[in-house]
Amino acid sequence: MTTTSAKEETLAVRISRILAERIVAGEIEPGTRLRQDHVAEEFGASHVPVREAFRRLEAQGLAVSEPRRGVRVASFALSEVREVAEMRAALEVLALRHAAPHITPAILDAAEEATKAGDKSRDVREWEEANRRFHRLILTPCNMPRLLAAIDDLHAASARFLFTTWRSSWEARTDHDHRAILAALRQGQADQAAAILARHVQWIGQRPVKTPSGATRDAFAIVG
Amino acid sequence: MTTTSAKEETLAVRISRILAERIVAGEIEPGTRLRQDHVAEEFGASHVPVREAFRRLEAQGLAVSEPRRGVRVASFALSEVREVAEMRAALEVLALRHAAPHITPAILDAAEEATKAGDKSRDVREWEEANRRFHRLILTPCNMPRLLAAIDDLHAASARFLFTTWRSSWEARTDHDHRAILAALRQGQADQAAAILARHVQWIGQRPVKTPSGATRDAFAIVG
DNA sequence: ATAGTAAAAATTATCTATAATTTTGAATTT
DNA sequence: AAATTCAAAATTATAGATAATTTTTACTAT
Repeated sequence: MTTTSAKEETLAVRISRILAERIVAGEIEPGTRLRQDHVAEEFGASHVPVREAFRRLEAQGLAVSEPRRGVRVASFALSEVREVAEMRAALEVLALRHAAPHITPAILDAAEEATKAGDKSRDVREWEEANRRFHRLILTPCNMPRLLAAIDDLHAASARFLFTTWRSSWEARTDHDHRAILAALRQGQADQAAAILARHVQWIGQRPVKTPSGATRDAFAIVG
Repeated sequence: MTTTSAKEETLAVRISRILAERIVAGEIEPGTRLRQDHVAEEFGASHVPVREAFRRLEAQGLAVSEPRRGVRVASFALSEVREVAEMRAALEVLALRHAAPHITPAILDAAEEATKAGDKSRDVREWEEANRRFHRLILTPCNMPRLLAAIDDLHAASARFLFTTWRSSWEARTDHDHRAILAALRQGQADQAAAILARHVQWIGQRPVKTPSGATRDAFAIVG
C-alpha cells in the first residue's frame, strides 16, 4: 500500500484505500461486483477517480477486472491462501535477514509490546493490528522500500483470509512464535529468527465458517 | 477514435504496456515526466485511459506519482537494483521448488533451446527475450499465478537495468548457469537447481555507461 | 548581476456528457 | 415448461470541458 500524506492524498487513493479496508475486513463478499457509478455516488465523486481506484485494487490483488464487464472483489481458494503465505515467508525472511543487523534494543522492546498487545486482544481486528505492527517493526530496518511494499500487500491479503474466518469468534492466545523470534534476535541469531519466522507465517488454520449471506463453507486463514 | 479494438484489451492496458516497454527499453530516461495530455494525443485517446495506464505503471514500480505534480519515470539506484535481484532470487527459488515436480522432459528441452538462443543472441534485446523465456519455462509449472505475476514485474525491472547498461555494446556468451540448472533438474536435484538459480539471479555487473543525454555515469545490471 | 515576486502558461485532477457494450427481463417459439 | 430471441435498462469506457494547482517566464528591486 503506497501511503501518501493524508492531506495531499488524491481522491482515487482515498477511495481505493477505503474500498481495500472493506474488502480486507470481509464487508464485501468475494465475487461481488463493484459498480463504478454506485461507488462514485457514495463518495460524491465522478467515476474517473473511481476507475483509477479500481486499477489500484487490481494491482493489489484485491479486485479482478474484465474489459467491458466491470470489476469484482477477488475471490480466493485455499491454494491462493497458501500461495500468499509462501510468498510472505520467502519475502519476510529476506527482509529479516537484511533488517537484523539494524534492529536496535528499542525496536525489540517495541516489538515485545506489540506481542503483548496481541495476547491481550479482544477481537481479530485488534489482534491483526498488533500482529502487523510486530512484523513491521522487525522488518522495516531492512531499508528496502519495494520489498516492504510487496510484503504490505501480502499482509493485506492474509488479513482478508483471517477476517473472513475469525470474523466473530476469537479467543486470545499467547504468541510463542513472536517471543521465540525476539529471543533469537536478542541473541544475535538472525538465521534462527528467520527460520522461525518462515514457519510462523505459513501456519494455516482451517475451519467451517458462515459467510455474510448466511451460507456455510470451509474457510481458512494464515495466523502469523 | 475507432474503438473497434481487435483484441479484448482495454485502451488503458495497451497504453500502459507500450509505455512500460519504452521505459524498460530505456527509451525514456529515469525522472522524465510523463504528461497525460501528450500521451493521450500520441495514442489518439483522451486522458482518462492514460491516467489509468499511469496507475498501472505505478503499481509495477516503473513510474512514481506525486499528487498534483504528475507522474515521472521511476529512477533507480544501485540499492534498488540489488533489491530487485534479491526479491527475484527469493521468489524464483520458491517458484522453482513448486515447479520442479511438474517439469516434463519436453519443458527441459524447450528451456535448453532458449539457452542456446541466448548464447547465439546478437544484441541485448534478443538475449533478454531468450533469458526470460528460459525462466518462464522452468517456473510456470509451479501453478501459482500471483507469484508468477510478481516475478514478471521484477523481471521487467531487471530488464530495465540491463538495457540501460548494455544498450549498444553486447557480446554473446555461453550461459553456464542455465545449463547447470537444467542438468540439476534432469537429475531430479531440485534443491541444487534452486541454489544455482538463487546465485544466478543475483549476479550483478557494473560498468560506466553513456546515458541517452550524453552524460557518463556508473551503471549496473542483473544479468540472470 | 542576483534574488525575489507576480503574472502567464502549462498541467493535473475532476466533472459532465456521449457512445458502446453487456446484462436483464419479457415475449415468443419449440 | 424450457429455451430462445429481442428490446429495454444498466453499466462500462471514452471524450470533451472546467476548475485548481504548479511550473515557467518576465519583470522589478536591491
